[in-house]
Amino acid sequence: MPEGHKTHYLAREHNQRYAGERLDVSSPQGRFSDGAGAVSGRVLESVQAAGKHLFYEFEGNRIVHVHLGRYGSYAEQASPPEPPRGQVRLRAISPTHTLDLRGPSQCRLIDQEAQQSIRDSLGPDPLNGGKKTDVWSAISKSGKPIGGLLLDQSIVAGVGNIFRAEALFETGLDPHIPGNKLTPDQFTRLWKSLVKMMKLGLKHGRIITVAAKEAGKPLEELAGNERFRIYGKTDCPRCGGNIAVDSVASRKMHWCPECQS
DNA sequence: GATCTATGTAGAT
DNA sequence: TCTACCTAGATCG
Repeated sequence: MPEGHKTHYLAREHNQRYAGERLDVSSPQGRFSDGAGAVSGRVLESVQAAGKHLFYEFEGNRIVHVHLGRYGSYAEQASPPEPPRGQVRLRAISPTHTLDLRGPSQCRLIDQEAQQSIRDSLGPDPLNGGKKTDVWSAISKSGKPIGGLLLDQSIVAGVGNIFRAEALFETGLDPHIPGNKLTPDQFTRLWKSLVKMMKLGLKHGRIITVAAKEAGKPLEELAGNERFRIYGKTDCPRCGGNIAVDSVASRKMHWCPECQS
């Protein structure tokens, strides 16, 4: 259930706990048995995030490519681990920690060349030093709605359905405006909003777009959609009007017709 | 406990 | 544009 902040957060954590270790890798569920066998007993050199993709680079040009998709998630425990419960696609055991991966849409063995082609398919990643001007050059040429362009990973990597709704709301932009109708100033504000939200998401390990002042309680205690201003809501926090839910780029887009025009 | 829904993408049609 | 993938949290009873 991750957008780009989560992959970067996971890469940082997994680097800290597993990089430099010789890992015992298996696929209790069986769907990644061949790949697990190919990297088990090898040293994990580093973990890298690019957009919503994760790359676990093992010695010998063997890379495990993970995309969590809509359902994928990790669980960790101290080593030695309990027997696997449920459908564990990949289990990696270090002397101190054990990592279980469930439900990813992608978990496969690739090489450097394949990793590069995935990276080449992605637009700039705001959490990886992606440049505003590179994203603007794509958006300002497109007649598609900005709400759709923000989800296009080849235009900007790591943005998902929540970030797009929250950033467009904060910036007061109608999601249906074509990219080539945005002014440079509007895009600058949108970009700043996105970068701020994604960095905050990386810091917390989850998306939080309400300010502490608005939340009325510590950010750590926010549950469900209390963390958001517009996503999954019914009433606009700014004007109190009804929030609309349209399909933009075939995903549900929450927005306020009053405040976003 | 049953049911609903979802922060994503690939591939088919 | 539609469907499959396939997990977990929220909600309802």
